[in-house]
Amino acid sequence: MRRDVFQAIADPTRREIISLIAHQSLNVNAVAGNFDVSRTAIYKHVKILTECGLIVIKKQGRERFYEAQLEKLHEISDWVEQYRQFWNARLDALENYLNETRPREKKPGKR
Amino acid sequence: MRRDVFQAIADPTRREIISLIAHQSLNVNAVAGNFDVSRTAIYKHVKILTECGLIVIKKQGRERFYEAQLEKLHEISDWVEQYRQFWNARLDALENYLNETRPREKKPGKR
DNA sequence: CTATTTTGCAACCAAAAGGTTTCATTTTAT
DNA sequence: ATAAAATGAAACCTTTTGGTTGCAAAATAG
Repeated sequence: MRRDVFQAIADPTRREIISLIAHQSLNVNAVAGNFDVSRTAIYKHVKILTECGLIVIKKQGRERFYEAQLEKLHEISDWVEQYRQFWNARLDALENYLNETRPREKKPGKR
Repeated sequence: MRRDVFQAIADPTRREIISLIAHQSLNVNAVAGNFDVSRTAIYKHVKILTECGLIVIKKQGRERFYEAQLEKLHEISDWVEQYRQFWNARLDALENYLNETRPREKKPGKR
């Protein structure tokens, strides 16, 4: 089964889980309390998140605390950033176009 | 059907399509030539990419050229960046730990 | 005009995804 | 020693995903 970070964060529930445990470690029931799906459904989402390294599980007695470990997000960041020049280029082109078609508005000063 | 950028870039084929047309506009057949799936399969991937705004289609005679429009990637960037502090914090903690446990290596200077 | 290209899309299919209920196991609390 | 709590995972179900073949329509080439 495909288990990469891109696929892991594609699901909105998993993104919410990340946002929950980023601030404090929680166990399954605590996480599940924030959603209207079953504990098992959350358990499976968390399994996917651990399998791709975004979460680690800390055992404490009969409880398992989920702890965010978000370094792997750099894969996403790196991928997106390689394209930043492309979308900036488009925005620059738009800006130039506007400057050329309305050349007499020299500055955004008071009207 | 869910049609957000997160889901769009989750598929590796779609990420490859983006990387292909980021550099030059191509039509379906040209794109499909780079993969071992059918033209229709690519057509459907591109449909998803246009539906979420990452690609625009320029009509030219009987051909349709796919053009990358990657501004929407900022949604991904924004989401990831909000967590950068978390993973940096962890890396900093690791660094501090190493510095504390090996305090006599004052500087990385010549040995 | 007719043949060829290029595209759009319906119909269909297998596998993956996301969810549920159910039950066993491990720990803790009384 | 029991009851309760927390978790792991199997079995099952429905919808979505990613892919296919086949065919019709639009535009171009000869």
